[in-house]
Order: sequence, then C-alpha cells, then structure tokens
Amino acid sequence: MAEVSAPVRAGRPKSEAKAEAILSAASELFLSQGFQGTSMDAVAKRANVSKQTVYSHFANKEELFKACIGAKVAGYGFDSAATVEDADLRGALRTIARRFVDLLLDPEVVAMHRVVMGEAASQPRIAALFFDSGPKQTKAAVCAFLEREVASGRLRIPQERVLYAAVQLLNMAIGMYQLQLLLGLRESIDEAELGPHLEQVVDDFLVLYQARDPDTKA
Amino acid sequence: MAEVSAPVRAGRPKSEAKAEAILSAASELFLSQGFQGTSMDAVAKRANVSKQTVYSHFANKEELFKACIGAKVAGYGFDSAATVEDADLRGALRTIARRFVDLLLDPEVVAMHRVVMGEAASQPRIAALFFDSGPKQTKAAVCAFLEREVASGRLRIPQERVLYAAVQLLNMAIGMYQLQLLLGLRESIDEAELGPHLEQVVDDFLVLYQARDPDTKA
DNA sequence: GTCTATACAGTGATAGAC
DNA sequence: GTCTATCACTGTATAGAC
Repeated sequence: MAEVSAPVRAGRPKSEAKAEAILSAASELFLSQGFQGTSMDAVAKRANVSKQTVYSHFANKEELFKACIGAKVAGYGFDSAATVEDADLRGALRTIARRFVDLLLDPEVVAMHRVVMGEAASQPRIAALFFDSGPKQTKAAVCAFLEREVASGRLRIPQERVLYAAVQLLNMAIGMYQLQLLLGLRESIDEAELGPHLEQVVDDFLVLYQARDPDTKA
Repeated sequence: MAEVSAPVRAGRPKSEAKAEAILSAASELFLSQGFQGTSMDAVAKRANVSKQTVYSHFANKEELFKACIGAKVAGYGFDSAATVEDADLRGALRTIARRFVDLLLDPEVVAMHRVVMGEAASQPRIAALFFDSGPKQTKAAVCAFLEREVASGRLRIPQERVLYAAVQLLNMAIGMYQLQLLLGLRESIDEAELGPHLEQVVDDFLVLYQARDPDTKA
C-alpha cells in the first residue's frame, strides 16, 4: 500500500483552463484562416500548450473544429425577437431588423459564415449544426413574433405565408450588406447608410402586411 | 520492333489543348474540394499531364485558381435582364426572378460561392473579381430594366430607390434557398415549391412599385 | 514542351520522459 | 497531465533528361 503523495484525485479540473485556452485559440485561427488553413501546431502555439495537450483534449482536428463552431454558434442567440417590446408595431419591426443586421454584420459572425460555408462540402454535419442553431432559430423567432402580431390584429398575414413574410423581412433588411462583408469588399457598414435603409424596409413590410382599418377603403 | 510510329507528328498544338485540360480539371477540383483542399498533384493527375506542365502554364497555385474562377464567372452572365421581353410587366419580372434563382441555385454556382467566400479572407482580389463579374453585373442589369419600366410609366420608383428595389426583388426571390444549398441541407429546390414562391414575390413587388392608374384612387 | 525524379518545408498524429 | 522529439506522409515548387 504505497500511500503515495498528493495526486490521488488529480483529475479533471486542471485541464479545464487549458481546454478553454485551446478552444479560444482554435476559434480565432479557424475563423480567420479557415479549417484547412489552420494547423494544430499553430493552435498549440497560440494556446501556449504543447500539441500533445491539444490532442489529449480533442480527439482530432475535426472534433476541435466542431467544438469551436458549436460553442460560438451557441453564444449568438436571436431569441431577441421574442422579447421585443410590442407597444409600437413599427418600433418592434425596426428593432428586429436592427438586431438581425447587427448580428449578421458582426465581423465574427461574418467570419463564421465564411468558414462554415467554405467547409460545408467536407463537413456537412457542422453546416447542419450551424443552420439549426443559427438561421433556423432566427427564422422561428421572427415567425413567432409575426404570429403574435397577426393574432392581435395589427398584422394581416395568411397563415401559410407567415414563414415567407419572416424571411422576406430579414432578407430585405440584410440587403447586399452581408455579401459585401463576406467578400471582403467593405470593412463595415456605416450607420448613416444602414439607418435609412432599415426604415425603408419596415415601411415596405408594413405596406405589404399591416392590417388595414376595416372601415377604410383600401 | 513493333513500331507504331503514329505520333511522329506528336502534336505541337503547343499548350493550348493541355492548358484547357488543366483549367478544366482544376476548376472541377477547386469547386468541389476548395482551394486548400486541392493539390497540384491532383490537378496534374486529373488533367493527364505532369505536374511540371501545370507549372509551365500557370506560375503557381494562386494563379491557377484565379484563372479558374475568372473563366467560370465570365461564363455566367446575367445580361438576360436587359433582353427580357417587355410586353407583359408581370411576365418580365417573373422571367428576371426566375433566371436569377436558376442561376444562383445552379450546383456549380453554389460551389463557386462556397469556394470564393471561404477563400475571401486570403484571396481578396479573387473575391472582388467575383463580385464585379457576378453580383454587381446582375444588380446593374436589373436596375437598367427597372429604370426602363419607370421611364415607360409602368413602375413608380423614386430615382434614388431603384437600386434598393432591384436588390429587394432579387433578395425576395432567392429567399433562404441558396443558403440551404450552400450549407448542403438540400440538394436542389423543387419546382413545385419555387414556382408559387416566385409568383408571390412578383405580386409583392408590384404592390410596392406598380404605377397606379392616375384616374384610380389609391 | 513535356516528362520523371526530387528537394525541402510543413502536416496531422503518436511515443516516451518527467 | 504535460512536454519534447519524432513518425509517416503530403504539400508546393524545381532540376535535368528527352
């Protein structure tokens, strides 16, 4: 019975800090250099650990990539649409559109779109995970908001067209801005350009779907 | 000595035939495997030439990539909008929307979007070339069409909002379909789904911009 | 001009010392 | 659990024969 020294229960908690450092370093590299453009050596170096330590926490490069994307995408929720203030319909739509473009024009989100799309052919499960945790949730949140507004009589959208209208609102809001950022043609979008654009989008959306007063001829 | 002697005149159509073979092989590989996922060895093998022959025609991998994307993007013109039949406004809009989604949902075009976006961070000049020869031209063509219709009085769009309206039409038309293809969530979009969708898009666009008959109260 | 053969750095992943 | 050292392999690019 060699009652040895300390590390009888030296188990997991040590690694947690390093695991986080590895995840953080890998995320930065994957998002800026892409999956194939990032080497495990570079990840280890940036996280200030050895390469073997990386492999002790993540089975291989794909698992590490999956963990990075999963963590990032989980942090970018768009449940905002559900908690928006309903007092003013136009203001609520403006808020939804604003939050959506702010999210999609965020440099990190742009980088994630680039990486996930670029690797979608070879990593279809990552792409599916991204969609389910990202665009799908956003769409669902906006649909829920629209349905509430339809129920309360402030919007008039046929039941089968709510999803179409939600996508329409978001697509009109994003315009060509995200494409320009994705392609690196612009660094960011000026507020002076974005503000009036979103105002116009909300106007158009209301023209299409605002419930008309029944006693007013339309 | 069974000599066949056929290829005494072993063709010297110089490089042109081989250059084409190399370009074709490289394009297929780049579009399906990405830039970093494609090796010069694989290009040479698929083109049935030696690796050195590839390097004699293209200085390096980046130049080869640029040539591939440039050739592909040049072949996908969207001048169609300029030559559309104007007889019926609704039909013309439908045609434009149809050609746009047919273009963007084409598997090869989807693959090109994936590759160009994925490599946009490291190859900004490629991304710019892609934008100028692709989306920018498309947008310009639709703008030209809209301006003609405004001039002829069938559409009513403020001068400064023509570009906005063009993007709006195209964005509404594409919906979430291209994103789903980019992420590999669907293989293609069924016509039964696409047809009614485009019909609705044209309807909405006309609600927003069709010139009202002056003697009809709106 | 095209081929075979190769230089040389870098890759993902593993083995063994502490 | 973490590190150093190394594995087997592939990448781009080049040199020399025909």
